[in-house]
Amino acid sequence: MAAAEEDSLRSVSIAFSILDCFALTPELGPSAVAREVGIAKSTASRMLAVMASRGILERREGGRYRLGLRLFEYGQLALFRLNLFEISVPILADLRDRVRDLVQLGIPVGAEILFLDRFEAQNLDLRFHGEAWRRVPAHSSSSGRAVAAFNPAVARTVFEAGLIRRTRYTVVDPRRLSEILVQVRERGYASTDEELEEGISSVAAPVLVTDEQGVRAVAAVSVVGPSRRLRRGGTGTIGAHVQDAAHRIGIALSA
Amino acid sequence: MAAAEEDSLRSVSIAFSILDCFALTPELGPSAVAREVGIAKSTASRMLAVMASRGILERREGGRYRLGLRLFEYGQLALFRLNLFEISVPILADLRDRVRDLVQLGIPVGAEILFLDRFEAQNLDLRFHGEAWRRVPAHSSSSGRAVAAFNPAVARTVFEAGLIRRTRYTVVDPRRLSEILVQVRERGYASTDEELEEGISSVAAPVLVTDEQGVRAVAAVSVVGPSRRLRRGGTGTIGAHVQDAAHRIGIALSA
DNA sequence: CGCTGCGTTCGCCCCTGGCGAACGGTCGCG
DNA sequence: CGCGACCGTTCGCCAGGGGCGAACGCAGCG
Repeated sequence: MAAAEEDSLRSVSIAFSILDCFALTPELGPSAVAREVGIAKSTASRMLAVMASRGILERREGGRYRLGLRLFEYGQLALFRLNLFEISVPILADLRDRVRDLVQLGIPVGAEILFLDRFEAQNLDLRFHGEAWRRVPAHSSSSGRAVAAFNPAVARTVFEAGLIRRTRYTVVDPRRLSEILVQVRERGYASTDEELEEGISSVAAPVLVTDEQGVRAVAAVSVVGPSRRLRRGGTGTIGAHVQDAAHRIGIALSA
Repeated sequence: MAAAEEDSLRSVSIAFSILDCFALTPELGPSAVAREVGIAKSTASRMLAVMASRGILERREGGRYRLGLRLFEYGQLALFRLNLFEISVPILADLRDRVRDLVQLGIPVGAEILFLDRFEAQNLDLRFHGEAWRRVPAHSSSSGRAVAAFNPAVARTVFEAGLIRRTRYTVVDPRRLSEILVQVRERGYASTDEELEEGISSVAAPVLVTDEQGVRAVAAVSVVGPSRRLRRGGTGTIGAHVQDAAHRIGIALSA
């Protein structure tokens, strides 16, 4: 993972490499960072101090650091500036009209999926409205699988968090989940069948983006509905629609 | 706004100052950045290129740049690592039990408030469930006002976006909103009365954080309910509860 | 009690990173 | 049309900043 770095603007590259370290470990001190990035301990110490003074990192007891609030704010700003909502709203509304079920846009937050937006069809069961989750475990949701299959960092977090059982259908065996993720990569979309809640199924596709770091999923589009109806409609057809919507959002994001 | 910068680790400080530039303007080129930060145009050009190569920024047509997806991902990571949910869930659940109404946690995204989590009381009207907003205009929501009152950058965005009318009670006069924000700062909490939807009122308090940059709001806790019930309960009492919850989250965030 | 690890501090010396100038392109106005 | 103003990019230079290593003080542990 390390090495092969363009080292123009050395210190700037180092700074962001340091940020990347915190993707894997919540809290780090200068020594660990120095080891990880391949710089002198003293340099790491200085770097961390500067970044902490800007709120990018947060200094904790004992000279260790963690990601700071400023980063969280930058994220909100980026979310806004990338026009994620403006881009996705018409696409998701269109998808909802096609599948006539609940459509959601979710992003990974740790080992959970946080739903940012939701589009409800007219003919939905009322019981859905009552049980309106904001966050769900990634391993037992189609959105989570869609993202994890195309984002190693997320997958790692999911496996590390552990696969807790939600229903008797929930996949809790890591090996089994790995196989599922392989299938997801092959098919291009993910699904769950009563794994989060009995009687409820879902289909999701990853929103993929491409940049210098490669291709990875940053979000997912999902369709949720009663297992009976989703099965009747055929997850294949829905899968295609969901995939199309997610793909279009990905394209627009990078435009 | 500029100047008075600690200039140890010059280039790193510059890099993050550049990021700050994009808080105000969506898209910038080297010249503009150089002017803003006070560096040479060539330096800005190089910096932007490096940051773009890391996905922090995104290069657009014509050598201009905007915030990149990587920043969005860092934000998600920070959200996770700051334990915002773990911290807020018990506090919000407690608040819900006190006020026995809908409790929400929201963050600013541009001129809108995005609700991250929601806690519903048992005795809620069913109509609420149907109309479950994810995002609302900041100017006509109590959460938006709570954040804007304690975060100049957000306030700026809100005023620039324009105050669109939602109901006949919506405050659409910028001057009037300014006065309201002053009141919010004085009282410590914000409220709206049928401004987003007729018959619905809300009370919100800012989640404040303190660091080297000063004090500012990064989120808001709000209580929403039928205007009748909220008025009966007295917004003052609810305000105190909401303020307390928001305060506790803020404290825990910086712990 | 030593040993190992941590985080911090200091001084040095080299190299990188910031600067200014020059270049090519584009736009808009006279 | 052509000039000028502005843009983004590139180049070479030179100095001072920054990364390094060593030394320090401190915990934790065997």
